[in-house]
Amino acid sequence: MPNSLAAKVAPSRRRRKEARPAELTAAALDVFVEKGYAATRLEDVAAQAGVSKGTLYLYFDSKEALFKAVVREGILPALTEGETLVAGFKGSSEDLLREVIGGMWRLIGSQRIGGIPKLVFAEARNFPEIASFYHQEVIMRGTAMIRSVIERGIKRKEFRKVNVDATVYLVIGPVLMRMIWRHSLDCCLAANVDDKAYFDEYFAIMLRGLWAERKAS
Amino acid sequence: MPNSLAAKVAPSRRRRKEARPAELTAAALDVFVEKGYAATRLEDVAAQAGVSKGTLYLYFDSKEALFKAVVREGILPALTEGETLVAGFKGSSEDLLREVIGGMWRLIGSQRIGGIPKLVFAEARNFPEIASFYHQEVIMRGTAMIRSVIERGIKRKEFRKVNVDATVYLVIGPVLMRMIWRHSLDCCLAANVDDKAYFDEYFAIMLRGLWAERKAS
Amino acid sequence: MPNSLAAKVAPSRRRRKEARPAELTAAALDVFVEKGYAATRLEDVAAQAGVSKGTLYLYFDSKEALFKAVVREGILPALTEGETLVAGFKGSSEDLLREVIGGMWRLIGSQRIGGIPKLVFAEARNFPEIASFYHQEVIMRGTAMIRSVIERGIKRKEFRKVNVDATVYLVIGPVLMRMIWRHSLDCCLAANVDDKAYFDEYFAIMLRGLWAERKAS
Amino acid sequence: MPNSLAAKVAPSRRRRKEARPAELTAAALDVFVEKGYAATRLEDVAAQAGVSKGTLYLYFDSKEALFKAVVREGILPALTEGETLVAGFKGSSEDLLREVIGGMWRLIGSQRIGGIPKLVFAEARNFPEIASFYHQEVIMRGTAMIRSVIERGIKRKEFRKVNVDATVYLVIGPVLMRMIWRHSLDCCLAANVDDKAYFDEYFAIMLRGLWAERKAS
DNA sequence: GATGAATGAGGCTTCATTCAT
DNA sequence: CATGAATGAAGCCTCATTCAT
Repeated sequence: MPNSLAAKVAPSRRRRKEARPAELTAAALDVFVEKGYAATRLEDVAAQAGVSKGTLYLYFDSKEALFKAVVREGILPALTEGETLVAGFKGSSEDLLREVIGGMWRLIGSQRIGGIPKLVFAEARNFPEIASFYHQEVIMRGTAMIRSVIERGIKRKEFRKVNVDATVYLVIGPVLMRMIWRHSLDCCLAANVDDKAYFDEYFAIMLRGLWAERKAS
Repeated sequence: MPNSLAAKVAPSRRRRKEARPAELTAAALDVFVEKGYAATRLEDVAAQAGVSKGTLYLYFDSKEALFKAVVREGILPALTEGETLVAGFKGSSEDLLREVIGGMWRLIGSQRIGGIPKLVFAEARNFPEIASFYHQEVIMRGTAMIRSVIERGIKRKEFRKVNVDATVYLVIGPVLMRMIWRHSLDCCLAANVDDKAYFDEYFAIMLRGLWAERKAS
Repeated sequence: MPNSLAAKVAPSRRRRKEARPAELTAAALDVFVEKGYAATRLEDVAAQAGVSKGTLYLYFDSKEALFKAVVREGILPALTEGETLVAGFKGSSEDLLREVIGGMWRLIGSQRIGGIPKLVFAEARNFPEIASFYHQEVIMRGTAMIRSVIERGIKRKEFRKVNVDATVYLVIGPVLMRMIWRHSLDCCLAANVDDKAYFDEYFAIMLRGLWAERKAS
Repeated sequence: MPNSLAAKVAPSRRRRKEARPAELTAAALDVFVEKGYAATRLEDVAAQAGVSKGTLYLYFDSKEALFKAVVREGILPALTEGETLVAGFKGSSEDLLREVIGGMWRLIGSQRIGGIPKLVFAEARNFPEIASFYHQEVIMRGTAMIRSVIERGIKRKEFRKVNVDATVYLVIGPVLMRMIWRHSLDCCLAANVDDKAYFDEYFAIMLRGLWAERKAS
């Protein structure tokens, strides 16, 4: 078999070996999000990845380990990307919020990994370890990011003196909710929600809700 | 077990017989919410209800039927109660919104049935029939209720001319999110969210977000 | 179905429930002895017992638990029977040894449970817990029985002052070996060893080997 | 790995190539004896031999073929050595017996290949072919050797006119039993049997059991 | 009606074997 | 020759469902 051709239809053994875990978690993500943890059959994951059932066990010790890897690897890169975005921002806090929430949706919510929150919320009680990990590594970091935006806005008198603890959850809530919805009820129904209108109105309401009083004039 | 003793620890036979299905769905709700559909074992449900496994089949044809009954019976009564509340309301739309959302939390969110949304969102793709039913009977009716409140506010010039379709979801989103959170991550973690502060800030933000412009002065 | 008939072809549910564990271990013994632990499929055990695979799990937590039960329950009753036999013996030590070894062969070696030693010796290293149990409960008690016979013979000057520790193993060794052989090589070959001749010669040699010097005249 | 380095830690390529099968069966022997046939994973054998799993298949067609090779190659050389020892013996039959049994223990029983009898007895029913081979090539030759010693003793009036068929098994039984014991229960327990005392007493008993009557005076 | 013993289909997991590199 | 990634058949175990009592 000529290498030049083989390289396209079947990557070299060594390359595949390195790429495999990511291929497998990607396939697993699809199936886990579609079926939920328990209803996911490893056979389906394998089929989705185009490998045999046994191959999964070359890279992951168990179904649980695969699930954890999906959650871990799925969300962290996007989160990091988001954090760097926030760190260097110069403009108004309103624009920053738009950037952060918009980015969260573009980078996570509207992507395949946007299915992870549904998974995590659904399975948290069965996998306390995952719940704990997700809380520490994703929720805490995510809320810290939002918190810094809100506190920035308050400090710069752009935002009201809101209860920051609560507001953080109110700000990300609709984003998470949209992700969850998108991967559950939306899938079964003809009439879906219009994401554009949803987020436009989200910003309209949320910013009015946050603006310092004088701003409203 | 002698009847004389049983009579003391349990309601009379006749009463039990009629109450059985409700006792069973109540027990099932607990377990379904804790474990999710697939990870719930009927043996656990039976144990929780204090009956034998076989007894479940006297009242429900299958695990799926039991699940559907849990979803159906769990949420509808509370919803009806909410609808009557809205219909006869006289005060301001702001107060109505407070009443509706507050009632939704008091009657549903903070109760055991508040676990159902998590269940439904988690299992919607596995049970299209449930998703469809829930969409029709709960989401549609619930959003219609919210919609009527928003449209009432707009008509009375209390609220801005928001995009109603989107706003409906933005209004119930944080409530649903809070229910879901309460039955997943909150269960595994020490530090929970303060519901009082959460809803206080919810109303502060949401109402500022909805108020017609002049109101802000 | 008339009870009188049913009682013969299908014992009442309650009776079976109590008898089941013994039926299952009996079936399991057969298959374990024939195949060894690892090569035994629970499906075969179930088939041998005339039940379904799942039924095994109503009575035993796992294959390992079943195996342990087979070893435990198989050998102890016979051992106890042997001990009582020894305790009340009155005659010569030679006759006692004949009685003990003969009984060991009649009650254990030539029965189905005679397959257990092969099992235990084969699997000891995979099941240290079983090895330990078997050592404590069977080997120790069995050797103690033999030891008491030998010490009785020495005290009564019927036997030489042998090294008791070693002799104990030399006395039971040929019996165990016969059991093991019977359940392994004997099964695959046409020409078997004649048990009668084997034990006649065993006593001839062993007793000459044990007798005090003067006896030989 | 550069050859120059490999040359220092391992024999030259040519040597290894020839020695490979023996290295592999040696490694396999260790693992088979420890785990038993079924519980032995070829991966463990490969690791023990310091090669990859695939390499085993360059030298042996299958796990079963490897097992057979282990049994075949393990015991035959030692047996041949024993036979030549017997053939040329000049002294008394008692001394010959001591030599043969002592040699059997020194050359086989106390060596790694002493684990083979346990293996064979454990797996005989699963591998009739091995049972048959072992019976023919090892048991028959071994018993023939013992038989010739006993018949020599009888012919020379050193031994009683025992039942030779049975006596042969009684003579090798304690040796085999010791081998089996050494590789099973002994491995799991602190207090082992003293081989020296065991064989001293073995000879004491066995020879008294075999001696012609007059000898006992 | 109520029970719980029994069933057996189905999923996770292991591992002997193959084969491209 | 040697490797080790990949395969897939096979076995343990679970649990929804049935049914005799």
